Formats: sequence, structure tokens, C-alpha cells
Amino acid sequence: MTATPETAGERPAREMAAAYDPSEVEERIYADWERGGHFRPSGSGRPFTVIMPPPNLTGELHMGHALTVALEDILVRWHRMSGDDTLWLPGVDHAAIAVNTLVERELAERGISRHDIGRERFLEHVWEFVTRSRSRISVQHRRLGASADWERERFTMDPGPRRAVRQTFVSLYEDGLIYRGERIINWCPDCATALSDLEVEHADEPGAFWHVRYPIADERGEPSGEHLVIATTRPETIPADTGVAVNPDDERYRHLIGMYAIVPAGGRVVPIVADAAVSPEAGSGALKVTPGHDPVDFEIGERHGLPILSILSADGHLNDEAGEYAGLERFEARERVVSDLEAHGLVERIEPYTHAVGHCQRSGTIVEPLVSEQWFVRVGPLAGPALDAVREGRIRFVPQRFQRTYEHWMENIRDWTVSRQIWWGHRVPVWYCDDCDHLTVSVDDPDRCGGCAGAAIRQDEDTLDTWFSSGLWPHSTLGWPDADDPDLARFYPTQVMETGYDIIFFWVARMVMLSLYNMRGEIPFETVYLHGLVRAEDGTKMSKSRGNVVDPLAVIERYGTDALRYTVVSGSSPGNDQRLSEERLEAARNLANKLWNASRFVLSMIEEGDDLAPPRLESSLALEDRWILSRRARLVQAVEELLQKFELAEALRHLRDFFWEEFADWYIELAKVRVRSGDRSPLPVLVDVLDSLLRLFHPFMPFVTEEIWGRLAAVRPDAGGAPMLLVARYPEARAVAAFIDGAAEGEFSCVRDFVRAIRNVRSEKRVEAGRWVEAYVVGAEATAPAERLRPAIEQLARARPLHVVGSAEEAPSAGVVQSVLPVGRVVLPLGGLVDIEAERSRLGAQIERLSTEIARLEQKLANEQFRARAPAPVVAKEEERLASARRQRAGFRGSLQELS
RNA sequence: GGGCGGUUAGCUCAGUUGGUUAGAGCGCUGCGUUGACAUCGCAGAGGUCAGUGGUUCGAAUCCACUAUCGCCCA
Repeated sequence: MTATPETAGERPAREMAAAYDPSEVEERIYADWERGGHFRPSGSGRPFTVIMPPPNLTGELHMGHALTVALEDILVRWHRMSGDDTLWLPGVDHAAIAVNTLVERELAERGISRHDIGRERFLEHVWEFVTRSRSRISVQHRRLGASADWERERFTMDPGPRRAVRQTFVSLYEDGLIYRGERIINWCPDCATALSDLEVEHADEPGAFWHVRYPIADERGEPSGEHLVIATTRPETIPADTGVAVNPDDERYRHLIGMYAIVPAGGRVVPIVADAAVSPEAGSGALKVTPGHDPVDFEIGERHGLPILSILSADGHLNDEAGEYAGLERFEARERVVSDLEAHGLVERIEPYTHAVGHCQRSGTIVEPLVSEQWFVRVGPLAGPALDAVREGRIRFVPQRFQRTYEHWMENIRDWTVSRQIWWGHRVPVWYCDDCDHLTVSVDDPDRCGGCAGAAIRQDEDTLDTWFSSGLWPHSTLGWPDADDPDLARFYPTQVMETGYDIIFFWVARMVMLSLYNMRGEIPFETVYLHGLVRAEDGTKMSKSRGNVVDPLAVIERYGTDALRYTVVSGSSPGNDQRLSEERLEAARNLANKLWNASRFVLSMIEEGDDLAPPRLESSLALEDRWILSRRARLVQAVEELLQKFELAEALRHLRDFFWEEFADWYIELAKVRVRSGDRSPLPVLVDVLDSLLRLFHPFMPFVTEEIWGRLAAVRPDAGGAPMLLVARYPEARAVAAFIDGAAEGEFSCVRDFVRAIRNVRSEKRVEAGRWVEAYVVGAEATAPAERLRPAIEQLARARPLHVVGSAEEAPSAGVVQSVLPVGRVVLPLGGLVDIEAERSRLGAQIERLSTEIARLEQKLANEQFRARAPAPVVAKEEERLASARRQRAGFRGSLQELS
């Protein structure tokens, strides 16, 4: 065939490169979307709101963010295309401690400490950093394809959210749910601030039990000559001991209760008390009580009126209270105390001991429990409603198992330390008065004391835990506390909160508590969708210290955004971790390319004058058309159901399978045959199914689909007048349900089996791929469809001449290779290629396989219990399988007989 | 110590009301490139679904126990 001159109709395709090049497409398309204002809510339809978890200011976006963006963008694009009034509100978190530390470190490089320059100057430096960092995050989000409404972007330090923080603090204070008190808290000497319990990570570490002798004394402090052995893991805290405790039921020590002990470092005489909290099994069974530096001891101390000694300063060095150890760093002090004790013969033995040690989540430093005056949120009263909302099903977890995790935490909740000794963040809105004791707690900066009206007031120096402001995120971003904000009325409560399971307590739980509190019982979101971690290829957690962090932007450069999104989404089953690998990224890139090329081909087939109106259900439709349209309808249905159930990866798998294995591998191949013979009728079907596929795929792989769809729309504009794919209508199951055609599917699958059977025989018999072979298709009931698709079978199986016959008698039996199928058989007269012996054993093997199958089915069907209890369709199915297996076996037996 | 999750092909993983002969990607084997795609096509090999016991007509799926790995909480 000679090359024909290109027709005008081939124009759109000829512009398409032979391979999809994301770098040429993505940024241009994103700019078009944004310029078109398509990320704003449409203003009509049911509201659908997602508030984006605000990434930390500090860093580059990582794979976790990429997954978040991908999952949320899928939901958002799907709802937008479904006609909902969709709002995806992005934001950024000020990451108080992290940023404070980062900027301090930058300054330290220039030899400056924040205290040298003061609060105001320091904050200027921070804001400078904030501006740089925010723009970087924003660019990264756009590269990921996030269709978020940037005009509504919020920062936790914006005036609105700031006001929300203050209002919440004031309300909680007035309701008695926030208080200031001297309590034992977790102190990070590195960050020089208090931390909440959640910010402390426990890790088992090898340490030791130092068994130390405490001499016994009478009330005048005179040694009695006796001593008591106490095991401790932290000997450096001995100078802060203010008591010794034993279990009241412990026979060994009962006689010592009421006596005194001499603290072996410092020589203080302290009382020996009885307390049930002491476990007789732990260590020696006697406990040194250090209320200033241990949470359990703090409580024991309170019960027995023991004084609190605090020997540690903010930077982790011992202070003057530690006497001779003052000025030593805490671990140096440990060594010194131990060596002094040893010198005095007071160490009985040292026992290796592995125990859980608390580390600062940010700096990794070992945290010190110490007594300090801080602000606390009394969370108990907030936890009740937060539990109810979940138990009553008003808030739902996906996957559901996390509900139990949430409930367990809520049920055992403890007061929340919210003040931090750093400057970056929301400053505690409390003013102290130099003239009276009154605390002025106010939303607006006061100029005089609320108690005595004096002007000598000072604001609290501390700032609030970052999570305090992010806990307000679902409503503070929508305008609260301004009750008149139209966004709050329209978009609250939100529908989905999608985030990592690792921040259920930090964030999700607190959002529920604080939102219910501020919004008078209205929930912040209906569904909490939790995803897992994106791990490195070897299954380890990505971390800077391991150096195995994969940068999403680097991946995008190499594979494209759609490939990245496909990879992380297809690998994510809710709540489970996944591993990222080069292979999976390559597979995803290949899919994008396949989509591109299949589309390129379909578009290239379109000619001027082709009727491209969507196909309608008519009897004139060819079998394969009815088949693919039926399959599409089922696909639309499956995707719709799966998306509703948040089964995004499963929906994507259905899409991929339909596209690749049905549309590309079969329908397009069949269409080629017709079009080459001059039949234009497949065009409307090709175009329409491609159009649906682009729409269906779009939320998952927005760029490649938008790019192709633009070319498609140039020849067949959207019926609804959509200017771009992201605002075109998403296919709905309801609209295509009528195309479901079981008969067409059944007939087509017979034809497909015939083609496969012929290919199979050819391959087994090593017939050269290019060679045409004569073949018989024995159709039985499938004769009519086989006849109708004769040209397709010829082409796809490279079988010519092809004889379609009704029964086996009409096909030759000598010198042939046969394959018997459930619906019929194929017969290839391969003459010299046929090895009779090989053929005989091949058929024998088939017969044996079928016999086993038949025996199994017969036994099953003979079982009265099965017939009585299994549902009728299941029984019928098994019967059909049995009949089919018997037919096939009969066919093989016949063939075998004819061979001899 | 309490709770949760994983264990399915060589590797990474799907498998959501229990019902064909358990699937995919990658890898592997054979064949294939003049017409969408070698970032591809066709054909194929490969699994006692961690183990044991139980429930059931029927179990990868439900229950119990065991082993092992991991996570969270204390």
C-alpha cells in the first residue's frame, strides 16, 4: 500500500509527539487552570469542602505531602467535575519550635543569640524566613497539580487565625478550661522550652540501675548504722531527693517507715514514707523521691507534703540548688555523682538496664521532667463531646480501625501543656499587672489592667503550642470567630479531613475537640481519611538523617507529575504504608505514555466529515461497539462506587485495566481492522470512550488527560460547553447504565477466546509471527458472532483463510492441532508442523486436567448440603462449569480419537 | 504491660459483605519492530495465601492459638 497524503483531519494528532513529555505540558496547563479561575468554588451545587493539612513552613514538601495532595486533589477534582460547589482550602503552618530553632541557628552562625537582639528584631528575621519558605511551598504545590483555591490560602499567623487563637484562649480561660500552674512537664534543654506529652518520643535505651546505699538516720539526723539500697537510673537527680518511699506492704522495709534517710549526695536528711505507688518488684523496692524531676515522684511528694527541689536549669546544666555539682552539664553530673558515691563506697552494684527514655520530637535530645509554671488546657471536658461525635457516627474514620485508637486516647487524655518558652508563635494573650494580682486575658491588646485599671501591665512572654492554632484550622480558615463570614456558613462543616495516621492525636483529635467547642457542637468534618507513610524502597522510613529522602520535585522532573501521583495513589490502601520504587514510577510513566499514544492514534484516525456524535443504543451498533460501551458502563459504575467508598487505589486499578486491557489491547485493535477496510463507524465509539476515559482518569492524572482532552475538544467540543477538562462533567453511572449488555459481553468474550486460542496454538507450535495460517473456528452457539467478527479474527490471529463452521464435523481432523474451548474449538491444519506424538500427549494432558476438574465439580454438586444451603446462583454457576468442562473433555476425546 | 497492623508468585503489593482454576506491576523465558505506543505487542513459567486447630455445604477471607516483623500507647 502506498502512503496516502495526510488529510486535514490528521492535524491534531500530528502535533502530538511520539512520546508524552510532561515537562512540555505541566506548567503551561497549570497556569491555564489557575488563570481561568477554575480552582474557586463554582458557587452552585452542594458544598464540598476539604481543608488541606497545612505543611510546616520549615521544609521542602516530601513524599507524604505529595500523597496528601494527590489524594485530596482526586476527591476535589471528582467533586468539582460532579457539579459540587467545591472548595479546597490550602494553608501553611508556622511550626513554632522548628522555625524558632532554625532561625536561631541561622543567627548563631553569625554569633548572635535571640536574646542579644530582642524579641522584635528576632521576629523580623523570622518573617523574612517565612516569606522565602512560603513561596517555595506554594510553587511545589502547584507542581504537584493541586487544584486548591489559592485566593483563600491561610497561614496560621495571619490576622484571622491569630484572632481565632486569642478568642479560643479567652473563652477557654473564662470557662475554666485553661489554667496556669506549677506542674511537672517535659523540658527540652536543646529547644529550651516545655513540651506536651505528645511531643516526647519514647525509645528503649541501654542504661543502668545504680544500686545506691542511703544511710538510715533518726529524726535528729543521727545515723543509725543501717542503710537502705535504692536503685536509680538517674543518679544525677540524687541531689534533688526530698524523700524515700517504700510500699506499705513491703515486709522488708516496714520498720523504716517514719524514720529518715541521708541523701548520699549533699547529705540532706529526708523522711521515709509509705506509698502504694512504689512497686516492691522494681529495683530494690525502695524509691528515692525526687518531686522536682519525676512525674511519679511529683505525685508521691504531693501526697506526703515533701518539698520540691529543682536542680536543673533551662539549658540542661545543674543549678546552685545542686550544691557542689552546680554548673555541671546533666550527663557530666551523672558521672561525677556516681564517681563520688563510689569513692565513698556507697554504690553497691551497677546493673545494666534497658529502659524507655523520652526524647524531644524536634531535636532528639533527651527530655527532662521538671517542675515549671506553665499554661495548661483542661482537656477532660472537651474530650467528652469529641468522643460522642465519633461514637455516634457523626464523624467517621476511614479505615475504621483508627476509631478505636482515637477513642482509647480520648478516654485516657491528660491535660495539655500549651505554653512554650520561645518567641515565634501566638503569644499567650495574658497580661500581668505590677500593681495587683489580676490577670487580664483579652482578645484585643489591653492598655490597662482589667482589675485595678493601672497601666503597669506586661504580656506573658510565652507563646502557644503550634497545634493549638492548627486545632482550630477547620473553622479559623473559614473566617471564625467572625460569625458573619459567608464562607463559614457555606463551607462548614467540611466533608473530608485527609491526613496521615501519625497525627491522629496531635491534630485530628484536637481539631475535633476545639472545633466542637468553638462551633457549639458542630463537627469539623464528616470523614477522617487516613493514609499511611510513604517509605523508601527498602521499607525504611524516609528521613534526613538516613539520607534516603526522595524529593517529589526530582521525581516529577524524571517521570512527570501524573506518574508520581499514579504511583503514590495506586500504592496506597487506606491506613497502610507503601514503598516507593523506581520500578513503580516507571510503570506509572509508561501508563501515561500509553494513554498519550492511544489517544494520539484515535485522534489521528479522525477525518474531516466524520460523525463524532456520541453513539446511541441502536441495533446497528457492531458487536464490539456494544461490548466496549457495555464495559465502559460497568467501569463508570465501579469507579463511582469505589470513589464514594474512598477506595481510590482500587478505582484507579479498574481504570487502568479497562484502558489497557480492554480499550487499547482489544477495542482499538478491532477498530483498526474496520477503519482500514473503509468503515468509519467505529470513530464515534472510539472518540466517546476515549473522552470518558480522559474524564475518569482526570482526577488521578490531571495533566496528561487535560492536554489530550484539549485536542479532542478541538474536534468534538464538550456537550456541556466546558472550556477545560477539569470543569467538564464526570461520567455518571446513571447516564450510561442502559449500555450494559450482557449478551454482547458474552458473545465478545467467545470471539476473544477464539483469537487467543489460535494465537496460543501458533505460539506453541512455533509458527513464525508474520506467517498467515489457515484456521477453522468451530463456533457452536458462538458461530454467529464469530462470523460477524471474521475480519477481526483473521487480522488479530493472523489466520487466513479462516473458516467459521458450526460443528466439529465440518473441520478437518487429520494433520491438525486443535484447542477446545468452553464455547467451541479452533482447528489449525498445520500439516507438517504437527508432531502426532506431541499432539497426543498434549491432548491427553488436557483430558486429564479436565477430568480432575469434573470429578471435583461432580463431588461438589453431589453434596446435598451444598445444593440445599448454597445460594441458587452459585449452584447454577457450578453446574454450568461442570457442563462446560464435560463438553471440552468430549471435544478433546474426539480429537484424540481422530488422531489415531 | 495494653492496643493495632502485616505475613499471598523471585521482588513490591491488590484481593471490603466467605462462592470459578487466588490477581497485578516489576523481574524471568520464548517470539516479534513498515503505520499509536520497544516507555510496546503476543505467548508462557512461577503461589500447600506464615503455621495449627475450629466454624461452614464452601475459608486467603470469619474465630482461637502459635510464630515472626512492624507501629502506637503506657
